[in-house]
Amino acid sequence: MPELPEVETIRRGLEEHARGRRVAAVEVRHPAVIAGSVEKFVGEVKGRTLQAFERKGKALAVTLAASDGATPLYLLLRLGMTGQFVVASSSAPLLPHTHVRLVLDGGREELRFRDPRRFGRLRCCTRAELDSILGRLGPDAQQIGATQFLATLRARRGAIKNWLMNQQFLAGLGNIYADEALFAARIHPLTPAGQLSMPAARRLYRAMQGLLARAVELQGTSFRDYVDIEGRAGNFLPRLRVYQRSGEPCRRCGTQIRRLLVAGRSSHFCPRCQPRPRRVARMRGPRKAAVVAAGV
DNA sequence: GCAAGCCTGACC
DNA sequence: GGTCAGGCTTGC
Repeated sequence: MPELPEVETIRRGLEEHARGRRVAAVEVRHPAVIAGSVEKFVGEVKGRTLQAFERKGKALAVTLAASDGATPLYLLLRLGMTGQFVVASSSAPLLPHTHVRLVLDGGREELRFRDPRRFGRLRCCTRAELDSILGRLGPDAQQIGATQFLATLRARRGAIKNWLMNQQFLAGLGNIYADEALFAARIHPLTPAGQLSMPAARRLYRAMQGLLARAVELQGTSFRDYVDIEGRAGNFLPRLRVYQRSGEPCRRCGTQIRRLLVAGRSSHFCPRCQPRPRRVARMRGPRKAAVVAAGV
């Protein structure tokens, strides 16, 4: 699942392989992955030059320069759950679920968007539209300062796990890195965000920063589908401590990792290293998280 | 049936 | 306005 480290790896790969190259042709093989009109998308992207690559959270925006010096447009990429963006030889066979091809100048290479689940989206937009979309995201998880992190955390009621994954507050973490950050900080996923002690909140901030930096260095986690721009898997998988390890021993204390449902999303944690907070937030009605599986 | 990002909409 | 359930999607 592409989260911040994976998207950053793709951004760097695009800088290396696609910067300054012109889009000679666009083929949309599955219209559902294009936000808005496909005809408009093709017309706007074709002929423009891939100039700059910026990232906020899991969103990747490519500046599309016009050859006549007209105002640039922006290609916004969201990879969803299983999205892949790779550079390929145009003669290489198309893998199934290849939904969009951007043929690069010369026609020998192309960028391909693949996405079996089709949760990902490509959108061509103006700077104003891009700013509006990125503006709905909270600060990037690698950019946010400790002060802002601590301040926004304090005002929240819900579980810290939800807060970490809510892109409105903090952009970039998905299930993998949220679980891993909580483990590294020794915080139970159901701890109400606003009830974290100051030392715990600081631990979480530091754990998150260290985790993201290391994961970017190792080119991300390939749990299932993720590959970088050259089709290579990331190297962070062996560093995972809790994600999808329920039933296996905690690498720190040997206790079995457990799985909880928090707002419908699975959360993996070590019950010993991440003890339940003493004061649990009052949860109304059916909002209680249920232990769905201990072990296996 | 479960996985998960993201959007919509309902609820309080 | 904050919070969360539901739905989309398909390979395992």
